[in-house]
Amino acid sequence: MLHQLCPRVEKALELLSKRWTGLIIYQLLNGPHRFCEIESSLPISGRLLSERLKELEKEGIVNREVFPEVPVRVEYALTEKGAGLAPVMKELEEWANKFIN
Amino acid sequence: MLHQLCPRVEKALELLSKRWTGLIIYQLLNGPHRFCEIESSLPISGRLLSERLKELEKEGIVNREVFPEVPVRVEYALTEKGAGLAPVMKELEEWANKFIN
DNA sequence: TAATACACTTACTAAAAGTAAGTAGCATTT
DNA sequence: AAATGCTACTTACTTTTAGTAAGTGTATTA
Repeated sequence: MLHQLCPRVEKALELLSKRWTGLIIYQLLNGPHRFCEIESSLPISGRLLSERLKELEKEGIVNREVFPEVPVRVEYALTEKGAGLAPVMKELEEWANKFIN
Repeated sequence: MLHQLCPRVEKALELLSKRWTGLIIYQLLNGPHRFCEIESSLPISGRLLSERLKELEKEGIVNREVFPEVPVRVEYALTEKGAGLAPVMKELEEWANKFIN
């Protein structure tokens, strides 16, 4: 590694370049969602969704809230850090509309 | 899959969520680079870099140009479509500077 | 009593990534 | 003439990650 790109951008891209992460965040930009809602909106398995949400929670991007109802309800919402990705997604949408298809 | 998110954004995130893809594009935003330059600027193996560059070429994001010098020189540059990702990366940089570390 | 709902886990298989060595073409060095 | 080096890859193999399917616990409803 001769020279280094911006380490913060590297870290950011490392986060977003895990499969499903971007789409989960994209979905949560529309407001909090429960586990089964995310699961059914994406072709992701429960196993991996659980894993990804834990990672995002650990990174401070997603907040997990448990409602002790029956059956239990668990909601996932973006933190301030997570919501900060909105402009990135907005630009990505614009790019996609211009260049995809 | 109950409802669907924007298919173009899904496609865009599918591209960017392959490991190294984002960083390769981020690097090429600084101008064309040859194979060994990208290889030494990222902790990526030649095997995978070769694979990623082929994918990006196929998606019309990167252009490959061979200079028949000795030893041969191969340069990779962003196409218009690839360069269109600049605003996305700019926003990502801003997010990273604000929220990473 | 059996079935259903939700949010996971666990066990297993398939695909992707990582590592290391090899190839090809040509030029310079020994 | 043979060996070495440069560049841009491939190939073979191992490890890690993702995908699939079935199971768990709790409580309600049929």
